[in-house]
Amino acid sequence: MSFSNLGLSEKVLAAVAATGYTNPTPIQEQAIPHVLARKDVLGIAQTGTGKTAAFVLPMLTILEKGRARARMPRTLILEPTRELAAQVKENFDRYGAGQKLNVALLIGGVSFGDQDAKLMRGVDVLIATPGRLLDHTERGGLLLTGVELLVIDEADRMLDMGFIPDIERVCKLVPFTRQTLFFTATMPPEIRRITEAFLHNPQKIEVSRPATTAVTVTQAQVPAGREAHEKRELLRRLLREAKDLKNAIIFCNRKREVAIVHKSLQKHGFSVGALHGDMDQSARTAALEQFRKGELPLLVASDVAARGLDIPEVSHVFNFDVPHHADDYVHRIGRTGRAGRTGTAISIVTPLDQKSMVAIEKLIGQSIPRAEGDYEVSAEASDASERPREQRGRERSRGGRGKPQRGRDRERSHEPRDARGEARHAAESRPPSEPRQPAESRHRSDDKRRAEPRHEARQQANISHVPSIGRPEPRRQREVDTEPGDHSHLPAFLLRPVRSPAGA
DNA sequence: AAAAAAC
Repeated sequence: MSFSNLGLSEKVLAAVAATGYTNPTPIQEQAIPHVLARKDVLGIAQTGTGKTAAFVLPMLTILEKGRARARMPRTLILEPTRELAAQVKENFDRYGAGQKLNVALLIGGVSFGDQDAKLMRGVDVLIATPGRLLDHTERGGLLLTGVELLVIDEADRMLDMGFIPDIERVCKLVPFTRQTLFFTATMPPEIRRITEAFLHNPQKIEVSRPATTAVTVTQAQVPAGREAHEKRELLRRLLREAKDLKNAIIFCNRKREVAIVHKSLQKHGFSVGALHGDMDQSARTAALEQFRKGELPLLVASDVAARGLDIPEVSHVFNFDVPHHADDYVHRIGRTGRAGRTGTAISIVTPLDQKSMVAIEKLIGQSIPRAEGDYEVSAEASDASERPREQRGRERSRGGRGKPQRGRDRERSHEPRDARGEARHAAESRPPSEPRQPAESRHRSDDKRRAEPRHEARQQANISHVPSIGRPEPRRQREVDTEPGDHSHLPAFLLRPVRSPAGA
């Protein structure tokens, strides 16, 4: 099967040929003729299956006829994250280079005015995340009554993120007679319900939906103590000892942890970027771009990077934290071993993660080999003086027990620190001159908005800088990672450049 | 246990 007999226009075929692709993937082969026949499509497919081109290519063919009117886009594509939206835009730019097509990206975190001006000039393709899209429609700068074709991408993920009410609102604003293309990786009942509401007599296309991981990915789990500093130490060791490591994504469960691990690795001389949803958009874009280009070999990320992002040739995925949901594991390690290449996925597993690992192994239908004791970093072995003050105090009060606690006992004693102790700790590390604020107001946007302008200049110069995610980092950090100056043990390409002249 | 998304 080749692209030429799917009904695509000459221009589009030329653009595809120019990129070097010759054969459509199964979802492209099945979906493209239906889209061109103006049928509704229900595509059950994950990213990495060529799903994006399955709608981009026929849309380009359809859009060759006709012209956009001011404030009335002809087609609309909804995406769950800003990065995915930007990625779809890149596809239009690539394959639509030969057409004079107006493509607009409506995502948060960037100038509203520029977007509005673009809408005014008329757009053929509007690619949006739900929040900013509705913002524009509410302000009257955008009319969806001219939308001929609507794409809802990653619907199950939108469901997870609570976007379905927004999607329903958008669907009420587009004409009933539109064509709808709906993509989802899974079919939970709520998604089934909305497909019945949104789609008319859809062509159902299902391509192999592996709840499994690619066979080309070597997986391992490495035991670790439960303390974060132990995990960071282990991570550094894993990075140094990894075989054939070209580049890697290091996943953490929390944005806070992403910032901490990023900072720690930087301090230890690693060339590393960060990506999570509380960073401002320019820093997000820059980090991803640098990682894609290979300028940064390491990226510490939240699950914002787990799904859908097209990052070719990631040699390693590290789970600094084991994900709490097994399907997130599948998505994360799906970042490596793509297109038949080999990859390695290593998970750092604490005693508390055992349950999650069992669920993961059950989902993927295979057991993940445990790396042997070489990797073990025991709690006893690490110098007590490296540990947080608070923690030492707790141990003493328990009668000097050196070993990590387990089970319920541990969880209970952990709780107060996460919930309140950390906020108190943060307040302690703040200079006495600075006014104390109630924890609530310190927590999010207030602080962030004030802090961002100050950071701007730094972000221009050093895009791997991660802005504060809302409150100052606990002092604990500075105590735990020792000997940050000595980087002689690192492979050169993992080293952070000392300071390269701009443009060189 | 979290992350994501609007100002």
